[in-house]
Amino acid sequence: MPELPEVETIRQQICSQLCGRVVCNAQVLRARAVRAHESPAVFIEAILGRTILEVQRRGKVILLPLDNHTTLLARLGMSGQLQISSADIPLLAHTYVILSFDNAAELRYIDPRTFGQMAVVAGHDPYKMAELSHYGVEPLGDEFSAELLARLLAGKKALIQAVLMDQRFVVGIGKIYADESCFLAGIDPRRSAASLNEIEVSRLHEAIRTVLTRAIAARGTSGADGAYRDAAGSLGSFQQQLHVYQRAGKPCRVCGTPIEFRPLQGRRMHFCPHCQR
DNA sequence: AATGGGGCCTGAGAGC
DNA sequence: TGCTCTCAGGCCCCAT
Repeated sequence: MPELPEVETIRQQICSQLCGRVVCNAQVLRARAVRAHESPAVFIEAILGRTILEVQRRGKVILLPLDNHTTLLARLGMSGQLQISSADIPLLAHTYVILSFDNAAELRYIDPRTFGQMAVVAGHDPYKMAELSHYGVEPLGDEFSAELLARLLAGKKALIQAVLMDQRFVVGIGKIYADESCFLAGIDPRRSAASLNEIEVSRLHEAIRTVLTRAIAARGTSGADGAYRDAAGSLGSFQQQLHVYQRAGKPCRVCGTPIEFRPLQGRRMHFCPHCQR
């Protein structure tokens, strides 16, 4: 499932291919993929003939600002992929949106579970868009400090894992990187957010940035159920560095204790019972 | 206001 | 072999 590192990998790949390109054809093969619009025709009308100015990311969302002060948003949800392809390559199953460009390339949106979607929205500034108005801080940005994380966690009874995954506070973190960040910080993810002391918050802050940075360098995680592929159709490699996520029952890479996988309050979390307190 | 739970959706894998 | 069931989980909506 694409989280910040996967989306950032895709952003970097499609940026060089799409910046300055004109959308000369658009097809919607499944209406649900553009469900924010009244109909696929409305989406196509909004995108056709537009030039893509750049390729940005906010949290787990890819933004393609267009030349008429609108922006094409792509949310990948659970199983979404964006691939750059030449027109003569056969479509993958579950390809639901195809944008063709003036250089014969295509941007294809593929999404078996259709939790994701594409939409054209007003404006260029992601921090002013109604669609993203509830989004919190970018964890790799300068604004994300240990002090800010402490304020976000303060007074919250919810589990740490739940707060980290809540896009209203910190964006871009899902199950993989919430579990991995807690491991690296040595913190039991079953604790409440408010229970962390200053030193633990500082460790967690550092861990989040380290895990996300390493995962981007590894071009994302393609887990066991991971349909995740990058814009060229290649797998990521961060699954080789995972410590806890999807490693239930396997020995901890640090201490050898079997990794636990437990449901708690409707959430399932992976952790090392020895390394995380 | 904060929190919890349900629904969306389909493919993979388990169990019979 | 082939069916049914369960699980995966981001995000939105609603209830408490």
